[in-house]
Amino acid sequence: MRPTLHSIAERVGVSDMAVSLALRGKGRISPDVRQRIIEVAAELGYRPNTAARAMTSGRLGCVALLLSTSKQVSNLPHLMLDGIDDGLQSLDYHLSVAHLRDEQLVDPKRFPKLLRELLADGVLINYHFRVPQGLIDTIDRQKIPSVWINRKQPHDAVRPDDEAAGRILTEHLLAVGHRRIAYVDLSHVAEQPDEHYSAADRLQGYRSAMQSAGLPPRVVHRLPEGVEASFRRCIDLLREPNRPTALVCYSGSTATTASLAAARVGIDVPTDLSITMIEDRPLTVGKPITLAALPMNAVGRQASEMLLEKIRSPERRPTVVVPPTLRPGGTVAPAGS
Amino acid sequence: MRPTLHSIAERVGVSDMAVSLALRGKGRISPDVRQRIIEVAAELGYRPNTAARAMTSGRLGCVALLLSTSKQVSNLPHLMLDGIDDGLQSLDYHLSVAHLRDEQLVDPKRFPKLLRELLADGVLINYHFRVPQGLIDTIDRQKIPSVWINRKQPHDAVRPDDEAAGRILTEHLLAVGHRRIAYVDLSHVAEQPDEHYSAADRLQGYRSAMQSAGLPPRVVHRLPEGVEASFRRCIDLLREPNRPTALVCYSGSTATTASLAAARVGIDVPTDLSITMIEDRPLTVGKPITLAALPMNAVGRQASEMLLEKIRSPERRPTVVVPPTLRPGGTVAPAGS
DNA sequence: GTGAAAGCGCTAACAG
DNA sequence: CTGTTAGCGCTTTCAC
Repeated sequence: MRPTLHSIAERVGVSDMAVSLALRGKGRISPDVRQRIIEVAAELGYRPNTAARAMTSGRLGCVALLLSTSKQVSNLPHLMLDGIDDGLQSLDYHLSVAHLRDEQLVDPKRFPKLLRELLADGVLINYHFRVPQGLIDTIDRQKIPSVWINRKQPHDAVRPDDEAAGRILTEHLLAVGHRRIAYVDLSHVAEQPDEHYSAADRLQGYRSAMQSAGLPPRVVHRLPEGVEASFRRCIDLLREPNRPTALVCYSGSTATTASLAAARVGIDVPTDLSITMIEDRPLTVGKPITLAALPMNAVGRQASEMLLEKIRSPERRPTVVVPPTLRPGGTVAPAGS
Repeated sequence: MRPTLHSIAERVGVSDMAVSLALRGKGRISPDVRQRIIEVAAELGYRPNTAARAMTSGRLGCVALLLSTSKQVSNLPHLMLDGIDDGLQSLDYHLSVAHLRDEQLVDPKRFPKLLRELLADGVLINYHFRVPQGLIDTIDRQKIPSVWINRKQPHDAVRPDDEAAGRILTEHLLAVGHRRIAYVDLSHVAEQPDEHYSAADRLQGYRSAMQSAGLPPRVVHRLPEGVEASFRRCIDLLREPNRPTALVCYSGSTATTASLAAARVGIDVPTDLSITMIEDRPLTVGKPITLAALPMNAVGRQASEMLLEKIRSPERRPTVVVPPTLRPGGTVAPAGS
């Protein structure tokens, strides 16, 4: 049998109450008795029963993170998990995670336990897009405090500033003298209706920086024909007589493909071509790629902090947009060097 | 106030017990009463209180997943999370996740809640290597049922078969006529003492396949000087007069670098060079890379199933090693084609 | 300072 | 089939 408050109390010869208070550092317990209680607790390997505690306090001390099974729809950066955990630790909350299949959200009986039972005080939702209506309805109906991550809405969300990410890379390239800067996104087909907002926002950041500099934008998207066609498209771009001298890439995978295309065409990075990307962490393809780092750790932390506040007082909070950081790597050189 | 069993009972005009039984589908409740109870429960948005249920049943219905904050030490593939979740759903368990900093494991007071309090019936531990002694001691002392993921030990662990992964790729290349096959690992420095076992195992799989074919192995590791030096090393390899015609790469990032090196040297993939890699999911660099897919989904599922068994009867279980799958991509061609 | 009593929401074990 | 009783481990309230 696991030790309980009572087993400690018996052993020390005090009431259960005294033990409860001593272990929580509350009440006025004489220092020596408290010391003794703590010793015995350690000796017995006592761990407070979260369930019992939750029952009396009415607070479960748990926050749930909802993800889609589709990595496309909700990917889970390590950094973000870290940030969430950090935010929760301040109030001694812990995190439960559930992966939902869309089909599960149609029938309440097949809901995941997190939604079917009372087991979290609040929910973090990391669905970026194609959010199933069933999920939204359920969250609304249950009136669980919730915060959305990576979703563009005015209230109760935390997301990185994707537009700023596109902008600062473009401005960085402009600052070192580049003029023919292209934007490349090999993850999305142009104008695809239900793409993630980041596709539009990063591009918009690039566009606005180019416009401010009075330069014409040049944009390459993934072709509907597929990845290999897109790769060839990329090679063609770099073979043009007036080819760009610098690229802003939507993501690490695009930057990787672009690097490969440059190598294939015989163009040296960064001497003949500068490459930059938007990502949440550094990536090295031959050289470490210069990036606008999406602050996913901060996004996670702020989301969990916002949620903890909402659990205390559930009114709406304005959405928080966290700025990215420019992290120079080895893939940018001044123009014409 | 949230609805409880009692609120439903009042509304329907039966006892709390009847409601409890009806909702759990136990006991003998007349069909119409049960129907009515279910209706009212839905109407009120009733959700059973997990904490209360845990208290009476003595089963928390929760499994914890422990990770290091260092991605190096414990990375969390999406696929694995999915697999774990699937395994747990069969018994209606849910998953809590905690990221631990090594420093946290020195002082019991700074332990994460998952270890300090009683809140999971068992633990999955995804520390691959450099496992802090404090963690091992704590798990032992608390006698929590536990299963290790990705760790090489005879008992109570689940891991992919890394050796087989190296072997099947080599055999695949041999089968299409390659003879000069090199093994490239740009993630690890040769002979680094505390590297993950997968580094040694994948290499060993390659070696044994080469040996069986009576061919000399050729191995390239990351240089201690850094990534860029390693990249140049890779280029040198491909410029040798008797350069390999095929590569087995330790991971996706190594395969990416190798592809880049090939492009730089002007070697076409797969016509002049076949590239294969070991990864948990497909990766496209120009072309989809042929891979030995590590079955992380199955690893997660089996680990959670083993843990659920151990929760029921806690004796040791022999470690499960899950075989990888060969997934042909577009980066392998017959030798001399 | 300490102890006794009540109750959180639920379930198991009875007796009706 | 239903209702009553008791108790899970803990915390809060209120006397001592």
